[in-house]
Amino acid sequence: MSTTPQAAPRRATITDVAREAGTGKTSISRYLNGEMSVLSPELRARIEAAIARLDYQPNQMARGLKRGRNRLIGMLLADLTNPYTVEVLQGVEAACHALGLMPLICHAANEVEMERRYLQLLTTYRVEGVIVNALGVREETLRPVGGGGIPAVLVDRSVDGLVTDMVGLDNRAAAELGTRHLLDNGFDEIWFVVQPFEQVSSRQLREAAFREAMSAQGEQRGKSAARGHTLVLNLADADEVARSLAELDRAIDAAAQASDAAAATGNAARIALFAANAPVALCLALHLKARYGADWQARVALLSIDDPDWAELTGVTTIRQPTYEIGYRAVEFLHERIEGVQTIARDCLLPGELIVRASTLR
Amino acid sequence: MSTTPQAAPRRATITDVAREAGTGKTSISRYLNGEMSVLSPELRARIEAAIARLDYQPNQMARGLKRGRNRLIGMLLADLTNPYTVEVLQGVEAACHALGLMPLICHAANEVEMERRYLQLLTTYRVEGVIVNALGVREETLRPVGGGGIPAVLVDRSVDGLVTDMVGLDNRAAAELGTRHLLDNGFDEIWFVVQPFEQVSSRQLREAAFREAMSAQGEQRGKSAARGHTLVLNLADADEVARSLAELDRAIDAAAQASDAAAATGNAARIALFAANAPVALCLALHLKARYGADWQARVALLSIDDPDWAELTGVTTIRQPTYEIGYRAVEFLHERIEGVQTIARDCLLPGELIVRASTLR
DNA sequence: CTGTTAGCGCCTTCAA
DNA sequence: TTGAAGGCGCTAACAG
Repeated sequence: MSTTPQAAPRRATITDVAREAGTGKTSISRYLNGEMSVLSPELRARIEAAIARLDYQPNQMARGLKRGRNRLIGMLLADLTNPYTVEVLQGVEAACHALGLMPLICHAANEVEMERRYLQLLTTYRVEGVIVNALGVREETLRPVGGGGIPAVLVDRSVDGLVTDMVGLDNRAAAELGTRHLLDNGFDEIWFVVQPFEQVSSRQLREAAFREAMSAQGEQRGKSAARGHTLVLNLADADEVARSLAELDRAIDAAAQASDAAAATGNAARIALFAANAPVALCLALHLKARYGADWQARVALLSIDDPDWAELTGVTTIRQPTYEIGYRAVEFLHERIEGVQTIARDCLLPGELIVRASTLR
Repeated sequence: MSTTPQAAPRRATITDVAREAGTGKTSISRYLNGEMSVLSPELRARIEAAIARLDYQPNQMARGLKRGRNRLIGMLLADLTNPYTVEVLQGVEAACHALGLMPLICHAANEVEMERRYLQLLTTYRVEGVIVNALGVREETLRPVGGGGIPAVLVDRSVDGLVTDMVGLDNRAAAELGTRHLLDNGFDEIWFVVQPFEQVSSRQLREAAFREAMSAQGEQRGKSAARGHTLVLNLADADEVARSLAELDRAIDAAAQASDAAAATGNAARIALFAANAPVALCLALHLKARYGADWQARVALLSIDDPDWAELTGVTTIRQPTYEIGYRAVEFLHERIEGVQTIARDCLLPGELIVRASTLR
């Protein structure tokens, strides 16, 4: 049955409790702050009873105003659409809970302007610190943070000119690990596919490490060196995506022809795609499936940084990031800063884990 | 180069601005609240300048304390692991932004105790309302909310005894839509697979609607009626999952045998799985893939409520929920309540959309 | 051990 | 048009 939800009656305040318990506000405050040693058992009992009777709950805002700290931290997210973000968020949540912090979540939805506005808003709520999964771009936007402003820790990527703690994947090692895996499995042609990376440090590092690993391959391999390419996939622009995918298609077709030709000599060319993160991998997989059918993996191998749930289902090899831990550590770092720790800015690089699946094995 | 991030200097207060502008706090306050008509252009200019010089930002907490409203709302999430939750969250985020609200996100991670604690915590921050994607369970936990407490709106599921607005999928229609689709495509045996549903209204409704649709099938079909089964999959307990899946396996094998036998008569039995939500569907898909290999869809059809990103990739038919809108509407409802709207508790049931893919077609 | 007092940063009468 | 004073709910000296 539906009845009318009613407006909440005014909540009890510390004054109410004091009156109810027949004492002063100070004693109530002491009780709330656990200073039991300075409260007679008798008074204490009265207070307890009064609190229970009034269902009293101290007002965090008022406490915060007085103490100058409200246990609020901001969490600025670039893109909730990315499973990476959600996983990090879980770590953040857990750590906050453990440390008695309360996260204010803001989703910039890939818009720089939003990022700026939210940062300002957070500042207005006097959060004690912020964890920022920045859009990248320039320091400009993040002015209120780090350095002279609120303590901050960056997640996944660093921002030029911003001196703060940062925690994320060891991108160099991860990209190298993936490239090596592909090389070791005899692929002749490897395409590293990544979103525009001028602005985003983690993408830059991954791409650079990929190229280096390709250059360094020579020694290990008996046969001729595998070719490496970098393809930029701008997921924000459907036309650009289409163009990039077309380029990829041509390469795949060419490899297939070469492969057919070489098949006679038992030396078929093999092509692999190395996706810089899950959104890219998903885009690639969807395209390949549309183009080559359910059996697309027989034609192209796919390896991805990030380990979305569909990877296991489709047998795609991945490099899993310790996302939960990244979020957790970020909060720990921030907490230390809030407590006044004064070390130099720290970088915490966590290793990725290669999860080999059918896709990259033959 | 790493230097030491420094502690933030104290932020300017309204008093600082007043002094800097050579006026009283009252005028500053008026300026902040847009009461421009009562400020001489001259004073106004001075204030503007002072604010800029001091980089002043009003303290929301203090304003909140005074006004009795802080524009904060709580968002209680049962399970961030479920893509549904994240999608709803995006709608919530967007609506909050549009309405000038700030969401405090809390993740109960499927633990009732957490749900209780967070609700209490939110109350302590004096949020003006809460949006609850409840774990289900009983009203007990949600006491501080609805009725006499903070305005609340429920998402996805309602809770017995709690009188509040609620917004979610039209479960009955969705389950019926799915069942009909399966029936229309000639499946002889349909298993509805769902997590324990005694406590969760949405699951209950889906299951009930499935059974009803199965009962009501007779008239439409020329051939003998398809059989319907309900299988409970308790994802929280690995052993139970194993048992349930084993039961399913037996059914699938039996159907296969019958199918072989009937093949001669050109009348093979066909079996379909109807997953009540994405987590269930994922569990099923992973299991089937492990058991029957990449080609598992040739043996069993899968239909799922929820449309995770891997559905398109694997060709699984789904019923997509308008998740973003659900989140958005929830905030709108809540906002109305906060503004004092006093109607009876409303239910907003949004329709799901059937997305037919290869899985359920032959 | 306990209560009184003075603010935290802001808004809101009420006078000027 | 402007400002002074009081108070939101709480904490932190400072007395008693």
